[in-house]
Amino acid sequence: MTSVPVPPWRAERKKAPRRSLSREAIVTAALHVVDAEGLDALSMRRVAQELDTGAASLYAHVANKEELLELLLDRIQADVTRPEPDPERWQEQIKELARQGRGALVAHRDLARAAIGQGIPFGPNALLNAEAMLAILKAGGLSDQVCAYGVDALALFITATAVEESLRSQGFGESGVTLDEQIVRIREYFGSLPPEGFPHITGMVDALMRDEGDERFEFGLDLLVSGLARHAPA
Amino acid sequence: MTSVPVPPWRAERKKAPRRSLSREAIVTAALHVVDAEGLDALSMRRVAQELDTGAASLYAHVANKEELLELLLDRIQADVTRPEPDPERWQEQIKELARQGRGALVAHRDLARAAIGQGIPFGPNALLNAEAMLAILKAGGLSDQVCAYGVDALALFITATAVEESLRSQGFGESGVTLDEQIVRIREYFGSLPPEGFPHITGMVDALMRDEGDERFEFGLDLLVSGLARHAPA
DNA sequence: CCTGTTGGACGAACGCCGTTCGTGTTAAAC
DNA sequence: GTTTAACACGAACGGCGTTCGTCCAACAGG
Repeated sequence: MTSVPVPPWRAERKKAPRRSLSREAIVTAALHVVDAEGLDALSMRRVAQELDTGAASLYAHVANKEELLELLLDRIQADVTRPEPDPERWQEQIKELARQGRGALVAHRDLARAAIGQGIPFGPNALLNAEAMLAILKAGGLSDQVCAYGVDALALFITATAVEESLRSQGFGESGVTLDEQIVRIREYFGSLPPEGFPHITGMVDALMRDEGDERFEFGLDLLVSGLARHAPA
Repeated sequence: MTSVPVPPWRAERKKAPRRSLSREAIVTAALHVVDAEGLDALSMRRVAQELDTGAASLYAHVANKEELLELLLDRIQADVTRPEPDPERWQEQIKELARQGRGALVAHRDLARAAIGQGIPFGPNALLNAEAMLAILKAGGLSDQVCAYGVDALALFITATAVEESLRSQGFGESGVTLDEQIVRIREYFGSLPPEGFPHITGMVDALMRDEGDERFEFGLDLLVSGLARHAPA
């Protein structure tokens, strides 16, 4: 039986066995898409394309797009480092954790938008972070109820400011307009409002539009943390 | 020329001239859809159906769906009543305005979800409400910058808690499961976590899941307002 | 009264989307 | 070597936002 070459049009019909698909790989691919093209570009077809396959193949590993988003959000929570609670420094530790949580979100374009409207996050990393925050608040001497409401308010604030930031740094979704142009435009609009009807808005344009690094976030964060501190025993 | 009745199959080919379409009517119809079926059911086709027409007809009055959502959000802001600033009561007035803003959102199912990720609202009612908030804060003696960051933080908090509330009261988007069942389920899940890994979550289940009216919202609101008060002159 | 113009109404279609179904393929179990 | 169960995946379904071309009602000018 001499070996006969197979007809070329039959050989190599599949280049690879493609046995590589997995939850992890899918989430990683989805994160690549979000980082490269933004949340709106994240579709099942687009993720599948990233993996050289079809959209249907994803459903063997992921229930639906919503679950994929949950996995995505939990994945990025993995890179916050949780400090050992130090009762003396609980306020600064809370702030540091909040900064990291926000940083993890804004590091991935407008992914934060997916975090809103997703209910309580139950992923393993989300739970670890929540536990860490509760531990720090508790170390600060706060009551259970204040701790509970506190993490809730902080989580809300972190997510909301992350969304705001991603909108701010992405030209407000409009195309063909740079961020600076858009800001100038808004300033002009605010300035052009009738001063008799909007004395404060027109009078505070500079303060309203001010955007110096993380000042906005830090201001709100301090509001919350120092408010929580007032609930701590003297 | 005696008047001859037109053949019945020719008469009334169109029941009405349908000259009724307008921006106002479209926004009203859209609000009906959201109130009746939720934000996910709000499509251009669905709104058009509500007006006995086709989706294409809407585009003569509304640029696109995004603009329709903006109009919708501004419409519901119309029913907050803005108090005359009273420097003696500025904290309570801010809280009252915040409660109304949140109330307007949660009164329309999960419409709040559309408010996130929409940038700064520029509608007339939104501007009036922002102006009113600035006026009250200013009457409280706060600096321009504190006023500006303050309204921002308050607006973020109002929207975020409204979204949270709408999720909470709508069974977390899952179908066929009542709200109470879902809450019980979450409590069980939290309770079943390994206590050595999650001592605080497992120890605070009751505090974490507590849902007594607007306690959560009022707690966070007081955090923010009393934090702002610390920036006021003594 | 006729005619020309114009702006809104609207059916059909385009290119997306999330998801499902049926079939093909392959690697492990027997 | 054969069976079996899990995975891969093309095709299709119903729905979406939006655009295009056509149609028609109402008005303007003669």
